[in-house]
Amino acid sequence: MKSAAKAVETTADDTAETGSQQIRDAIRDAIVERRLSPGTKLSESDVGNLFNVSRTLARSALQALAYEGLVSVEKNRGAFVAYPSPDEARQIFAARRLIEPGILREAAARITPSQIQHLRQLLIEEGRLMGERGQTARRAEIKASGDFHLTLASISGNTIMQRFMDELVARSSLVIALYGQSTVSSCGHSEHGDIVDAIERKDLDKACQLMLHHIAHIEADLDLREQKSVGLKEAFDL
Amino acid sequence: MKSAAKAVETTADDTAETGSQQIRDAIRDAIVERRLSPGTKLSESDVGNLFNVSRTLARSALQALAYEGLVSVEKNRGAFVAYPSPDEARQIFAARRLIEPGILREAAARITPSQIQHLRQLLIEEGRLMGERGQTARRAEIKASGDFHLTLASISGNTIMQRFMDELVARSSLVIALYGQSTVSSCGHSEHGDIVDAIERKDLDKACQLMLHHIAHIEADLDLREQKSVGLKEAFDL
DNA sequence: GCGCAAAAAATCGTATACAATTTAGCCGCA
DNA sequence: TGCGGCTAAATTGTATACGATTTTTTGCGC
Repeated sequence: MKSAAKAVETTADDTAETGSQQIRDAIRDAIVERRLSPGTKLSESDVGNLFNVSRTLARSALQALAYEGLVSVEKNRGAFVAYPSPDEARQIFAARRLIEPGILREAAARITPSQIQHLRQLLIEEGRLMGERGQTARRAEIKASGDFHLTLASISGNTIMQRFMDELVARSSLVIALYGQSTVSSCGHSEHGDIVDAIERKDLDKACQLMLHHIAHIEADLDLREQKSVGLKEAFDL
Repeated sequence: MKSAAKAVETTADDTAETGSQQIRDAIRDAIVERRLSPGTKLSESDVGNLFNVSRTLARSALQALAYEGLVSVEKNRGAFVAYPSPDEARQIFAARRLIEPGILREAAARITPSQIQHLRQLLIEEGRLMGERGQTARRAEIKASGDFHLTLASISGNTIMQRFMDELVARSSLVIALYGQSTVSSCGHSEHGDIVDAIERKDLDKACQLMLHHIAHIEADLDLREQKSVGLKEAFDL
């Protein structure tokens, strides 16, 4: 046991819920890396069979993912990879604009040189993936892009905000999968670098400004027009 | 069906998980209103019997609450009402300081006169409860005090931030139960009123400043010293 | 061939049953 | 009396089973 005596242990040291936890993480990774498309049905039986566990655990994992907003469960119908509406997408990015500057300030205040080094390492890896070709590289790039924001959150030292960011970054990935236009899935890679530069110079105002622009750029690449089921005549009448 | 055609319905219209949802809400209310003390054991069987459902549903509810940070489940040991550490408490309030000004700005930008009216109504109710005596009144007051912040979040129109605030307000209640000093459980009631006033005047900077002060006041009432299990010699040597 | 109703299949919601782990009690022994 | 280890009770982790709801398919009349 690491921490010494304490009245009540608030954080479970052992990995709670080893069963559903693993499934949950596996499915979440698949969603974030866009191997699972929005709207895909995730039947409890199928998930259970896939991971060789009972439906109980599969269900538990799916419900947890539903709470994170990554899957939507409809009563008596099943679970589906979330299909965020344009309005939901706007709310996700509004939340990021609201939260990330604050996280950035906290992170910048307590960042260590070795952590800056770590961030730069991430950027190099990200850049390398951008150069490569192929789906696996693309998926790794998507994850790396999100990891930048997540790492910033972890540096801030606030585990709660970290969890909020986890959710927002994951859901952003869904939104980009649905509404993203430019082929380059990730956002401007150089913008990440600029932010790190500003952090290193301790120019917080500039860093925040860059972050807001960065988020705005990602959002600007989306086509959030209501695609009202195209339906009926317009599709053929033209 | 209310909304017309859409490719995939993202928000389930029917109440999903009627079973565990009800239990979850009931327990959460009990925690937020401090009828359940931090550290209290919540056995799956007991919870199930209490609500006349199977252990399956009880477990599901407890896991959901664990995700919200209101209960902590320890592997093979059970679920307990969360007992936030002083550090956790600081993180909760740091998160609120980070988030609430942004929510306030969003809310102020889109607030309608009738919503202002609604806020004032809440304040009146809150004041009335402050005057009353007795535990039930005290509990209602606790809830009303949180409702002010939650209502602000709902006015902001961002359901994601609303959920984040739900969690933060609930966990704040736990922290206050543990570390609060002044008998008056709720924070300065008048401060809520001042914030509404500033919103009505569209003085956003002032409103944000008041909000930050307000949160600081709540936190200032806490005694967050590490009570390192008092243990060992100090307890007896003196 | 088309539309509609009823039955069949599939899937979810909940309960119960069994296995694994932890906790508490008990007895023997120094 | 105090301590160590063993057994039994309690509690959680996981799987299976059954009932309810939804979806699909089948079959019939037109």
